[in-house]
Amino acid sequence: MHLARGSIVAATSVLTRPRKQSRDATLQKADTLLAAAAALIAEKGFEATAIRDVGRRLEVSLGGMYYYFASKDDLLFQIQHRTFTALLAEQERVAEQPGSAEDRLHRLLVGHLAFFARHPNEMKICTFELESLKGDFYDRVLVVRRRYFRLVADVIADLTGRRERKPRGHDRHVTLFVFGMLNWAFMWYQTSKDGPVEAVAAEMLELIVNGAAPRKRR
Amino acid sequence: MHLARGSIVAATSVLTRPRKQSRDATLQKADTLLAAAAALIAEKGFEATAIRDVGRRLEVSLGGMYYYFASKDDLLFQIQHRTFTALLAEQERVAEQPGSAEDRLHRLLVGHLAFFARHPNEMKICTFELESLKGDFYDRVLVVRRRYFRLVADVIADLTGRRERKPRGHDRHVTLFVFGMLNWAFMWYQTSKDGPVEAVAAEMLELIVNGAAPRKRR
DNA sequence: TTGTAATTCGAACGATCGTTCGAAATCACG
DNA sequence: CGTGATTTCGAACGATCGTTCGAATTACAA
Repeated sequence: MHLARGSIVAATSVLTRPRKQSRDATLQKADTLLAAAAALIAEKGFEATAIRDVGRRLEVSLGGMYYYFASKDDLLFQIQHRTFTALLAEQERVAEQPGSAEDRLHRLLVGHLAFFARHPNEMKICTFELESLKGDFYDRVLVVRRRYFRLVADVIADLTGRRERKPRGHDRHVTLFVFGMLNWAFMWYQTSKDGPVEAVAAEMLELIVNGAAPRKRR
Repeated sequence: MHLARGSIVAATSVLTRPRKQSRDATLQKADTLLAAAAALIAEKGFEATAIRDVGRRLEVSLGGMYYYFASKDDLLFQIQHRTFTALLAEQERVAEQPGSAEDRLHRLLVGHLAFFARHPNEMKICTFELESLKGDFYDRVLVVRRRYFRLVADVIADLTGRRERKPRGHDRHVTLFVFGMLNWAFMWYQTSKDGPVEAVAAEMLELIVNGAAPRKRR
């Protein structure tokens, strides 16, 4: 039911179809299919991934896939919208806890990297395949992304102390720099090589707050 | 001639075929086709772009395209390899000029963003479609990318003063953070909104060197 | 102008893809 | 058990794509 905010196109899927009693196993299977699709799309790209192959990996026929998803575009939308909504919800809870601007930014960095470490396929898709979304799908994902941007931008505004009403100049750029660092992580981050996300987040926070140059005096 | 280091597959193209006398107009036309292809691929993605459409934009028949390029993969390789080689050459010249670590990093940031502003389509493709390259194509582009990474990493090692032989720990992460900021720029940078690249580079340098928090004392 | 190499074209092939559809199978429940 | 809704399947359609190939056309040197 809380999954019901799915596709808006005319075609139906098990996620959008009204039902007297949505069986739990069905929604669970939809989740499994979405995860398998995310793994394939993250590996080969959205356009290069065939719905046939997603089904094959879980032994679901091609026709069966269309019982769970209205279209291939709907599949991509579900992945991105669910992922970013979940990330936003987690981070909103993290941000509202008390602490200095530096503390809250630190927790947000850890939260983002930890979420990425838990859902690497989905997060990679959110970064690489945003522009593969069309029309309303694109718009609806953008709404969530913008709320997440504001969340981080507000904390960074506290940190710099400039306190622009809506970050348009300097603070906006710093926020975009931070998102650049975060989103580029999936190009290189490996737990075995780079340590736990907490360590990476600490390094990132140090750079954002104090920079990388050695202290001049004292 | 200097373009001759193209495809390595068995199939031939005008860029790789040996010729007694490569006519200048032909190589120039190949450049035009590559630029048109880059515009389309940057807009719709590599898999979603049809060679037919690239030709259509410049009124070249489908068969004609295969006179200039050995395959669709070769087309993508040419774009990425030429672009990154050109960027590396420019930045090597920038880096070897004298100055403090901060000065040289500043010039590298300006150089990168300026190159990006001059070739947004090609740079976007280098970021988004790296993993669309297959086999040898992927490897050969990676060689150039690694040289560029080292170039920036060395300057950053000077900046932090840690002087690790090969950046594996802290300096490596700082370098990856910097590349994240740079490569994320095409998601938001617009001259009209964000000012000239020199201004953005200055903000980026300030963050990298001193951080974003207000100076505690003095 | 003649001959040779370079360039362009158009048609065709095989493969793959997204989507549809109706029948079959399965499940929940009286 | 029986009945209706839910789920699964397999085949098929139309469209698009990368690639090949040989003929036709153009450009350049002798």
